[in-house]
Amino acid sequence: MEDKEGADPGGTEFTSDSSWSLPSGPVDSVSDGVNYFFDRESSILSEFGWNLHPVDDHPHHDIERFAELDRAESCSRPLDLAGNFSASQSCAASAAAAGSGGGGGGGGSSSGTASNPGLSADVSTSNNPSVSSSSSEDPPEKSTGSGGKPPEIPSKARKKGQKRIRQPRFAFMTKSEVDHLEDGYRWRKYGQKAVKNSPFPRSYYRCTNSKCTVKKRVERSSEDPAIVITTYEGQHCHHSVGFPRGGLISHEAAAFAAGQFTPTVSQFYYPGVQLNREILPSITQSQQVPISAADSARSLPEPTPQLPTDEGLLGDMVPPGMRNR
DNA sequence: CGGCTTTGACCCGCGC
DNA sequence: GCGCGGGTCAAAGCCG
Repeated sequence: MEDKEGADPGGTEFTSDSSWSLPSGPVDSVSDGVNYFFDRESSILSEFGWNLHPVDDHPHHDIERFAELDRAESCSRPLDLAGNFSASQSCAASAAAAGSGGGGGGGGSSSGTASNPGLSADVSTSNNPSVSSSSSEDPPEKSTGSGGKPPEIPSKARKKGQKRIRQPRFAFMTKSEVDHLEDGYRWRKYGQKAVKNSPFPRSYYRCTNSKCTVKKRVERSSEDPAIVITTYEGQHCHHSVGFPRGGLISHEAAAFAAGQFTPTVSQFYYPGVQLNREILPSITQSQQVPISAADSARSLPEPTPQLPTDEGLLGDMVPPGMRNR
C-alpha cells in the first residue's frame, strides 16, 4: 500500500488529476468483487463502474460509466428495460432477507419488525407514499439502538436457500483524513471488521432512522491510505437530518443518500450501455454543498425514469441528457 | 440518561 | 465437509 503520494494532509480534499494515479482496473480492495472505478474529482465509485476518460482540460469531466450487472444475481432487483429498478418488492424482500445478514449473534432480534413497510429500498415503488408526500422529516427515531425494531428480518426468516441479497450499492472514494464523512444523515456504527489484505478495518454503519435500512460501509483503501472508500447500500426513506455539521459531503453521496442518485444510476445498469457524460466539476467535496432537506429529500427516488421536476442536486450533478435515458 | 462506539461472538455464503 | 472471510448482532462501556 501506500503506493500513492500526494495525499492531501489537509483533510478531505481531492488531489489534482495529476496526483491521482488511477487504477488501471477495478479497485478490488473495495471488495465484493464489485468492480469499482473512480472518478478523480468526485471520487465516485460504484458497482456500476466509473471509468475515467482523460480529456484535455477536464479530465474528470468526462466520465464513462459502465453498466455492470455484477450484482444481478445477488440483487434480485432487476431492472426493467427502462432501466428502472423493478424493485420494490423483490428488493424489499431481498433487503429484508439480506438484512438479517448473519442474523448474527443472538439470532437476531427476532422481532422482525414486520418489516418496515417503508423500507427504503422499496422506495422506488408505490410503497412510500409517506415518503414522497409527507414525510417531512422523520423524527429522529430513537429506536435505532439495538432496542428498536431491527430494520431487517430476522435471520430465521430468511430461507435457507435464499441468497443474501443486496440492494444496489453506490460507492465513492474520497481523499480524506476523516473516515466517516458527513452526508447529512445520522449513522450508527454497528460493526467493524478487519479486511483481508488491508491493514485498515472496515466500519459498518446503519442509518439511525429505524425505518431506514440504508447501510454504509467505510474503509480505507489499502492502496492509498489517504483514500476513504464509502459504500452506500439502499436508499433513505426519509429526509436528511439536516446539513452536515462541518462535514464534508459530496453531491453524489448526498444525493444518493437522499435517494436521488440511484434512479439515475439505474439507468446505466445494463451492460454494454456506456455513456460519456460530463460530471460537473462542482462535484467536489472540498466545498460543502448545502443540502437542504428540502432539496435533497423532497424528491425521493422515483420508480420511473422521470426525475423530479425539481432537479435539486441531481440537476447539479447529472446532466439532463443523462437523466432521460 | 440517551445515544453512540467498541468488540467478541455468531451466522452465512462460498471456494477448496 | 471444512475453513475463511464478510456481515451483523448485542452487551458493555464511553461520552455529552
